[in-house]
Amino acid sequence: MSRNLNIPGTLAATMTATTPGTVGVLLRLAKMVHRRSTEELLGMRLRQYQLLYAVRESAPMRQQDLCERLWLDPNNCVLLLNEVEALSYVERRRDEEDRRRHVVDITPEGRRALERAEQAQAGLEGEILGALSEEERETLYRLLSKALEAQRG
Amino acid sequence: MSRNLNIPGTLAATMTATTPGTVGVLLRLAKMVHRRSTEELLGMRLRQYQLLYAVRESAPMRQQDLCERLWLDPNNCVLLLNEVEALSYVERRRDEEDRRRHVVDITPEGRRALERAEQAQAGLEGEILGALSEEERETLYRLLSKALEAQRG
DNA sequence: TATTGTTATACTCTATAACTATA
DNA sequence: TATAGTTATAGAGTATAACAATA
Repeated sequence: MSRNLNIPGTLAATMTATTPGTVGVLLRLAKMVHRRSTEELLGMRLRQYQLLYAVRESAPMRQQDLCERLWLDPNNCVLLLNEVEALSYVERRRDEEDRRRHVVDITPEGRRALERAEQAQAGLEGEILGALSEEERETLYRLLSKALEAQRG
Repeated sequence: MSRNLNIPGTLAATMTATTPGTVGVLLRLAKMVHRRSTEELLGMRLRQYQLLYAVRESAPMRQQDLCERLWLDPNNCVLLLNEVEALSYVERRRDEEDRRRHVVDITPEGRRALERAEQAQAGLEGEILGALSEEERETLYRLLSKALEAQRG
């Protein structure tokens, strides 16, 4: 019975607590993405890419909001920002309305590097999801997003 | 244009290289699972649970095969096995046919601990995927598995 | 000589707490 | 005093290389 917990599509899947299998497969795929998202491929570290991606989406933005968006502790966020700023991909400046705060913005150089990294990441995604049709990929994106959105509350 | 790369369902999604968005969402969900799969919840570390799960599936099995299945380097596999063996959840013994090899097996105590961890993990999965219907969860499992299977070659 | 497992070591990522400056 | 950011430090996870036992 406990064995069936791992096999969706069986009677066990009708129980309240669904199978741990979906999360298991999710973690394995994530591990593969991490392994293959090398600095050589992206032109920067995966974490730097993720930060840069988030910054561009809302730049200029407060450092605090950036940290929250990335689920990073403030200290980790600082360390990561130091790296990306050293690469001249982002700039930090004081918020003149509240000088305790920092405002983060992406630089033109950062945008160029991000676009290159995006192309590489898209290529990797094409390999990772290569077995799925376009329709299946959109379904996957929709389901993952739906699950993620529900967690934000 | 590069912005659209992140939005499936738009024209960009029809390009050869699909959006990096799906992988991005996948990584965020995985991060959440890691954060919430605490030792307090599972009764053991997540990595130990994953190892134990794999061992039960094929026990008794060769240590080498176990490492490969978990995508662990031999050294990391040894360290992790040391932990789980110290908990008396698995046992290692020499393979009498080839005394260089070790054979790993799960103990009755290991099975009990694993079953408890599975219940907890199933509960967590229910929370993580709470926004999805039963049918959607099965679809998600099928798509993730399909992508994963294709990577094995 | 090649293979299995182990040990030593270092590097990345993450988490906790204390500190600085501004409010 | 409370908050935003920073620094210091330690822990967990991972990777590379060297080593021991066995084939």
